[in-house]
Amino acid sequence: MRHVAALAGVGIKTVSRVMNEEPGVSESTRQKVLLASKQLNYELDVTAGSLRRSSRRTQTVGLLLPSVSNPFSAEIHRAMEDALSLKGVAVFAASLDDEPEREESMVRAFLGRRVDGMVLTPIASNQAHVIPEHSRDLPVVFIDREPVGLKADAVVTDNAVGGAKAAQHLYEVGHRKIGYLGDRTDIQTARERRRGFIDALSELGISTASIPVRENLHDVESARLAAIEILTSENPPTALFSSQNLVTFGCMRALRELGLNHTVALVGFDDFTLSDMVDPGVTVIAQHPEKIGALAAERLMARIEGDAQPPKTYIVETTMIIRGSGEIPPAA
Amino acid sequence: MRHVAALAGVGIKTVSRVMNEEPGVSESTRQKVLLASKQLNYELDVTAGSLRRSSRRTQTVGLLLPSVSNPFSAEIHRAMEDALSLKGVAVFAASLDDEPEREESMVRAFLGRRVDGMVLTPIASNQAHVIPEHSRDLPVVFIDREPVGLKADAVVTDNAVGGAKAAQHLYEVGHRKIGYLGDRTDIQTARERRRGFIDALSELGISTASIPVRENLHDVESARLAAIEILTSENPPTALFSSQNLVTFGCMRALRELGLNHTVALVGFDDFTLSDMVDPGVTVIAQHPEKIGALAAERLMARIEGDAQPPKTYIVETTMIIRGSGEIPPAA
DNA sequence: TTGAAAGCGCTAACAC
DNA sequence: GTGTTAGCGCTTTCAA
Repeated sequence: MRHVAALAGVGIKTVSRVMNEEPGVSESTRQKVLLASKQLNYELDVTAGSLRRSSRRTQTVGLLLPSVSNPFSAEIHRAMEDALSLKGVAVFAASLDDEPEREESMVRAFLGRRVDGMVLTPIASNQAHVIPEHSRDLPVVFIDREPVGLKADAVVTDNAVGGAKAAQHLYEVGHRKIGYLGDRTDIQTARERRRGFIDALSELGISTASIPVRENLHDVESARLAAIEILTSENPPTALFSSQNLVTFGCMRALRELGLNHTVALVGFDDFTLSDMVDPGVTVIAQHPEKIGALAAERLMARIEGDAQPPKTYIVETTMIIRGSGEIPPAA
Repeated sequence: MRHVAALAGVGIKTVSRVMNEEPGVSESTRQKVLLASKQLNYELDVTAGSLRRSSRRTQTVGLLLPSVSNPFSAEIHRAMEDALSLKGVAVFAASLDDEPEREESMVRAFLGRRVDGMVLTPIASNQAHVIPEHSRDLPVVFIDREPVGLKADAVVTDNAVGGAKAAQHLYEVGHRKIGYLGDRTDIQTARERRRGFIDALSELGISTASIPVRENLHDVESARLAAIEILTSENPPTALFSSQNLVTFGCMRALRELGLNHTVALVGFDDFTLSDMVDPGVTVIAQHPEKIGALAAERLMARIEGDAQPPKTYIVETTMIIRGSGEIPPAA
């Protein structure tokens, strides 16, 4: 900046004014400065500036996801980037990988870089570790799951209603015995999906005890085995509801292996690529990661810009997408 | 830091030494400082430190991808993160979205945040705009495509050999008339895949003129239409090779619509989720984004740490994965 | 409309 | 082993 000032024959503060597009600079000096900065290929140092700037903003936020390569997370990431890059805000993205210790160390890494705010997918059983910083008024928005042990904005899918939609749909198609295949029970979202599903069936007059439930399925293979077990049991269900993509894939495998893919109905939670290219197409309760990301970005920016209303949880609805597998009637 | 120093009853430089784990501090003072920093919930400001640090490193790198939500890109991102987070380096990720202007503006955003280096997927026809900075010795590694107009490290898939593998495989299965469905011809990788494919067939004695080629297919729908057109033409091919995922999906749709999915062979470039759940499973030439990301991260860090050997292009081989669609013999 | 001086949080250089 | 001073690139304050 000194060099640019010298070349343009002005003071360093004038260069600062021009680069920050502050008013109060004559057009002629502005041009001189612009020319000089172009010649020296000068670029304002955003972080150095934030050091002395009263707002202390670094125009940087942190984003913590289960994994940047998980399609659902990646879609959220993209939506946030779209909203934030317009405002000149850059995103630090990091993956958690189901390791609670990483949650804390990644948050520390963000804090050490003085992010203006963070969007986090909570994974540890308690998010109180963010509190000391949070009391520093660092804006935080949680996504996918609500935080435990601290109050903050959250943007989540309506998991319970999504589960209920699946139950109701399969009921309307005529099913009375529907199996549930679920994720780890210590995951809040998985519990909500099951709750919505079970409660809805219960309200429709189906006894809870009669619902085959298999949980703690964490990958395709465990889901496949659980589905096979359920489907080859004494009094097998005529339809399945799977709480998550990998579980859905496992169910698809099992149904196909048993030759039941056109006999037993399937509704999966969460949409996926090629869901319409398999046989039959898979009916899903779709989440809307792009809405979650956009809303999280908007809330975060509002907080950063001073919004002080009480923390709130924003709920994003699911959408049922009918593709065939969920419309198979029960075998006569 | 001043506050911590005051609380611990030491000088500010001692705090700096402790926080940076520099040697030459007695264990007792170290403990005092650690305690004080814990009490004040103090976190070193990485960026402020870089200002005066002789290396000027910010422990931050920029990553520019076609889109953070594209599975191939996301996998590269993940692999880079894995390698870099171990070294305490944070990643700024940004999406390009096929807009050449964004390439320049995102690079400027990275530079304004004083990243230690960048990994870029080039998209503009010329990357010379990075040169002025590059001459500042800012390390840059290109991925997926080699840069044009400047010399720098690059990590790319062996696209030509991948195309040749597909050609050879289909030839060995007995096909003599194989259609090619390709992406935009202004994309280097697409051109390479075609070149490898065509050259291999040519070497196998198939006249180039007899190969049906459809290009500039940018999405599923355009690919589907092109495939239908080719397959319903006078003398249709008995096999197809598609240069990219979306094109592969379009071909799958077309084959299924025409009832040819068990009659006409298909090999796709690039692997995808559920490729084994469709009917038939899709044989692909798989790329290895995790290797590309890991290698790019390794090269970038080496450059940042002073490696000054001449720029080099690293080539990551493809792997053919046989799943059924590519093994369908030509109709008698 | 412009610029000089102080200082943001930190590290380098050097003194003690 | 420890502290002091200067200064990184910038913005703030305030005077001209």
